[in-house]
Amino acid sequence: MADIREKEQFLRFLRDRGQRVTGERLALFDEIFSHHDHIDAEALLEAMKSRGLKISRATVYRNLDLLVESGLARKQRLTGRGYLYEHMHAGQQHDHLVCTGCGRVVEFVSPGIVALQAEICRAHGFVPTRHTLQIAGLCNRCAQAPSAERTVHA
Amino acid sequence: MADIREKEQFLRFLRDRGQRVTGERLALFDEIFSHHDHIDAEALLEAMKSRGLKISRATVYRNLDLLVESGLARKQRLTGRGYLYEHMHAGQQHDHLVCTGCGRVVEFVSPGIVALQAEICRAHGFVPTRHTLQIAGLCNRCAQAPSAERTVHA
DNA sequence: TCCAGACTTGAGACGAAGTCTCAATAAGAT
DNA sequence: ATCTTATTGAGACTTCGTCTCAAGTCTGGA
Repeated sequence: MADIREKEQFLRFLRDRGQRVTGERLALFDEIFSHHDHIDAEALLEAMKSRGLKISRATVYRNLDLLVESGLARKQRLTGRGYLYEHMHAGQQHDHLVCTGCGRVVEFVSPGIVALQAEICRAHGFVPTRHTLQIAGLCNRCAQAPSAERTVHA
Repeated sequence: MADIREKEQFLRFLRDRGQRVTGERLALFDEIFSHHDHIDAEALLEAMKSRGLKISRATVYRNLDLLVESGLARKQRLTGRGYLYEHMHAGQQHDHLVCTGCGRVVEFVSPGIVALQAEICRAHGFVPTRHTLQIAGLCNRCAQAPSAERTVHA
């Protein structure tokens, strides 16, 4: 569930940009904050419709981008196709291990990597706005099983 | 240009898997090794056709994947849509800074990050096969210019 | 060298994911 | 309550890539 802080941040974001607080936006906000894993736009749409909400696909896509711009959601390509979204936990920068065997996504936090990234940006005069770090491979379970490796793209 | 070593590696890869050495595969190999930046499949196809080679789109896509499997090329989503390919320089693991202002892609190498990634994998019992690290932001040129930020997705 | 058979290719149909258009609707300001 | 303008919905459309299958071409063996 979303913290009241996060909802306020979203409302402030909208007002600051002169954008409207619509029912669809709030509903989408609630929806993405009720999922604690990575989810794609289609599934989000489906989830909302199946609980009786009326919202269109275009609106879901449009407003997911808005959530990303507000800093409350992250949009990444973790699996072969399409984007996955996740809501952001205040200030916590994490990255992903993606198992190409079973599709499992594991999050990890590495302050060391964060620091090195900052250093690299400094060295290149680069002002970072977001980053993506994914390590694809086999999780402990799949590494043992002689299963066929399912290809997952960057 | 491809080192003779790399071509041999490719031929060996094909033979080891009982796959054939076709003219199309060799031509695509030469093509991608003649480009020293990130390039997408469509552009590669175009480049080959414009120099008189006969090759189909399906073949380009199929064999690019083959090159990736052989370890001679890398396939990543650096910009908004589609995959970009780059041939691999023997054993050199690099990552990317992507400017959301001008689209420029800068490569960097960080042994420190490589080491931390290995450590994280070890901690999770994860066997890595590939990874992607992209830092999106503004390059030194764009950070100063008050240009509109062009959105680039993960 | 020639053959047989399996692997590849080419052309275009097909599919997935996301974007765009534009009329209808609904926030927000007054 | 009204007006202005942002937003929505439905579906057409685009892009990027994959699939199908007949035709073509490698390769190992005779």
